[in-house]
Amino acid sequence: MSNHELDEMIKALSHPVRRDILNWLKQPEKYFADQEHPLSFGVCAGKIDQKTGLSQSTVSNHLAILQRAGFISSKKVGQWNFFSRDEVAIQAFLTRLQQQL
Amino acid sequence: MSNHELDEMIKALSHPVRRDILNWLKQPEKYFADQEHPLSFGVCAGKIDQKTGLSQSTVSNHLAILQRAGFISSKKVGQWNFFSRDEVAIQAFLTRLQQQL
DNA sequence: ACTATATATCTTTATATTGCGATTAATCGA
DNA sequence: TCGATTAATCGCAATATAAAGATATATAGT
Repeated sequence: MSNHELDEMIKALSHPVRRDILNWLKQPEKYFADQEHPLSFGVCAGKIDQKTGLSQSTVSNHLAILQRAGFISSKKVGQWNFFSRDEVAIQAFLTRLQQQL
Repeated sequence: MSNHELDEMIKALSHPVRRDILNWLKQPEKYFADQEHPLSFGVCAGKIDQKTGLSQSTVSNHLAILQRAGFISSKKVGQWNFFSRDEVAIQAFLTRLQQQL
């Protein structure tokens, strides 16, 4: 993980809503039990919009930032886009931060 | 550590210069070998100014942000102000992040 | 082909952050 | 006391980030 990538990861975490999203995605069955599609796809963008209470475009941007940082990945199914955590990347980040800091 | 404190810590880390400073303070004898005062006091603000290449006021602000976040503490001796890492706080942060994330 | 739905992208506005020079306050040495 | 040194604070300009509405694109159903 390059310095620049580390920077993007930390910046991605430096907004409370993005940390909330990462947390919700940790337990989709707890936070998105009402989703009609299987949670195995991930969590649908619209569901996350609802949960935050922010506008669709704002949340779409937050998701893009988390994805660019590598914390989440997306899977497009039909007209929907499903997001889920990348646990490997998250662990790698924590390990790197421990060395770095 | 409250949510707000965690937020301040992550924000404090979200600037490369501040991460640099934390790193330099990890090995003062390596990065500030030329300091006239004993390194046991910590590292003198002016030395950090020099190392960053930024203005005195800018670095003073970065140091204040790191200190408010709890990552460093300062000790005033005469007209100088010496900074050093708070290893306990840093470890607490890493632990908290591991749970949180 | 048309309409509805989902979501990314664009544009604009508001706010926060960064950086610098100038000032201020504290301490020191002569 | 006076001038020099250190470092925090203030005021301002530049830049970055966040939020929303509007638009564009893709897919789905009729």
